[in-house]
Formats: sequence, C-alpha cells, structure tokens
Amino acid sequence: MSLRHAILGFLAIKPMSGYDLRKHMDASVRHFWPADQAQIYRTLQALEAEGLVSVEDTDNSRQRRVHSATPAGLAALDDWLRTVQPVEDSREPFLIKMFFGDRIGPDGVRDLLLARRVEAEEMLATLRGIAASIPPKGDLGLRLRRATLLSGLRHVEAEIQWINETLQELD
Amino acid sequence: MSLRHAILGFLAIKPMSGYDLRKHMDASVRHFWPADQAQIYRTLQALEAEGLVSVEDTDNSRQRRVHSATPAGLAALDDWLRTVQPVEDSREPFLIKMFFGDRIGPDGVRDLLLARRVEAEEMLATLRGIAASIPPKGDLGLRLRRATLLSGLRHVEAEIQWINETLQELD
DNA sequence: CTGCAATATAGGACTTGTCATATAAGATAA
DNA sequence: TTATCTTATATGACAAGTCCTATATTGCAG
Repeated sequence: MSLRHAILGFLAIKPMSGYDLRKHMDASVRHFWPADQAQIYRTLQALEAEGLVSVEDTDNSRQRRVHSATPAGLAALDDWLRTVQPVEDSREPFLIKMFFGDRIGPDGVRDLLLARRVEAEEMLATLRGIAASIPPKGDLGLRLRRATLLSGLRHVEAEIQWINETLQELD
Repeated sequence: MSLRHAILGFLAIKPMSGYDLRKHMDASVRHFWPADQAQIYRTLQALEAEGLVSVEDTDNSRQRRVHSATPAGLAALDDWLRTVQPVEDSREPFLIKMFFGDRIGPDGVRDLLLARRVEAEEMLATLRGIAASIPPKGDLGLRLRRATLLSGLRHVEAEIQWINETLQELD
C-alpha cells in the first residue's frame, strides 16, 4: 500500500502525468521503492476512482493526463505518513543461499560473497555520488531526502562489513 | 523463486511434511524469509508436479505427507545456490514516509523515528539472544547459519545508527 | 521526408504472496 | 466424555507487482 502514498506525495509537490511520475520516482526513490510503469498507471486509475486524485486531460492537444492530489488525497497521505506501522519484514534470497551454502562448499560460498561485494561496492559508489551532490544543509524536506539516501548508504556499508566478516569466517 | 529453493534446502537435510517445514522455517529463516503456510503447501505441490520432490503418503496411518528432495531436486537446488544473481532491490515503506516527512513536520518525523528505534532495539535483542545460543565454532553449515543471523544483526545495528543520526539532523 | 527515439498511456497474462476459512484426526485436560 | 489444542493439509479470493505488448504522438537527425 506504499506506492499509492508515494504517488500522492509526488503529486502533492506538483501535478504530473504518469510518465513524469515514473521519471521522478526513478530518479529519487528507486533505491528504496522501485516502481513499475504499468503499476504506476494502474494505481493512478485506482486513486482517481477513489477521488484521491483528479485528472486534467489533454495538456494543449497532447495525449497526456496530468494528475493532481485532491484535498481528500492530501488528507489520506498525511494520515498515512503519521501512522506508525510495524517494521516490514525483509526477504533476502542471498541469505537463503548462505543458509544452505555448505552444499556448495567454501569455494562456492566465497564466489557468491565476492560477487556480492562487487555489487555492493558499486552501489556504495553510486549512493556516495548522489549524496555528494546534495547540499548538507537546507530545509526539512531536503534534509529528510538526504537522510533516505544516507539510510541506503549505511545499509550498504553494513553489508560490505558483513561480507568481509563472513569471508574471514570462511578460512 | 526463493521459497522453492528454501524448501528444497530443508528437504535436502531431511524429509519432512509441509507442517514440519513451516515450523523449521519459522524457527530459522523467518527473519530473512518469512513463509506463509498456504504458500508452502502450494509450492510443495508445484515442486512435486515438476518431479523435484517426491511424496511418501501416510506415515503410519496418519494423514501426513512426507516430502523428500529427488535427485533432480537436489541438482536444481545446487544449480540455484551456485548462480550469482543481481542484488534484489529492497522496498522500504518507512523511507517513503521519511521522503515526504516535511508534510508532517519535525515532530511528526521524530515520532516515527522513535517508534522505529523501539522496534529495531527489540529486534536487536532478539537476534543477539539467538546469536548467543549458537556456538561460535562448528562446521561450515553451522558457521554459515550463524552468518545469516549476523547479517540481520549488522543491518539492525546500521538501522539504529542511522535513526540516531537522523534524529540529530532534526534539531 | 523518413525513420528513429522519446513521450505517453494502457491492458493481458502471470507470479508470488497474504488472509481467511474449511476440514479432519489425534492428544490432553477438565 | 466433552471440549479444546495441536497436528496436518488444502482451497478460494484477493493484492501487489512484473513482463510483455500494443498504440499513438511528437520532435529530431540524417
């Protein structure tokens, strides 16, 4: 039920088409909420049917549907934002491989860990790059957006630390 | 596609009923792969249909279906274990709330962070408890199972660190 | 002016997982 | 003995998301 609210959040900033939404989400929240194009459009339709979003058709003769959050939509967004929810449980296929790793022996496991470290380090570089481009000061919104990036960063760092720990454990 | 392999992994250790499977998974991999009962039974059916699992009906007149991994099942498991897969992308509803946190102001955001820290600290205590009960040495299998726990631990620690960082940022 | 990339929306088929509920047998405690 | 708990399996309805494909327009480069 988060995509609905992510969409409402973006539309609260400014009205947009589904296409714009996809671009914006891809550029800013993809690392903690990857959004599928088809899913965005379908959610937009549902939101419209519920009266949480209104649509202004045809932006100067182009086939383009600009969506805005209605007052009801903003209220629903803020309610959701304020609601404390239990921590969602994560699914980590990689840990399943580790759990049964004895079947492929220490060398097999080491291969998996090394490959994962490469990916984690790429992610680290990417996130650090983006983080560096955000000014450390600013208003609440900007500082919180920076914080979501930092969260990704901290977790990737933890992942690399754990990989190194586990590699040592393997010897 | 991980539940199938988790199931094969458990059946490779010893033949089990769906019921046992659920119990075992709940006790060992739940923190990185929570498994739904209905899903376990349906996956077992699919696995059986594909010949990756065989079933021995009626264990002494009880209505109980004991499943074993077939040679094909073990081969499929090991193939999967050895396959390097791209890092799965995570979904973090909480970060969406942070991203749009300016709508509920610093106090609203602080409430969310504090509530989350409570949950994270409970998780930390739980994982530490389990980790303490596992001997630090042992064979590869045991050390890897311990490592999956350590992974959870490292990430929860990182989460708490980030929460504290972000709370400071709020002032 | 033609072909190609980008803009823009949408639906079908499918997968994975969730939640609720049904069913039935054996074990145990009041 | 009756009620209840645990063991044990299964299905229906649904939600969320993925992947693929279709369609149409606009703008730009060759």
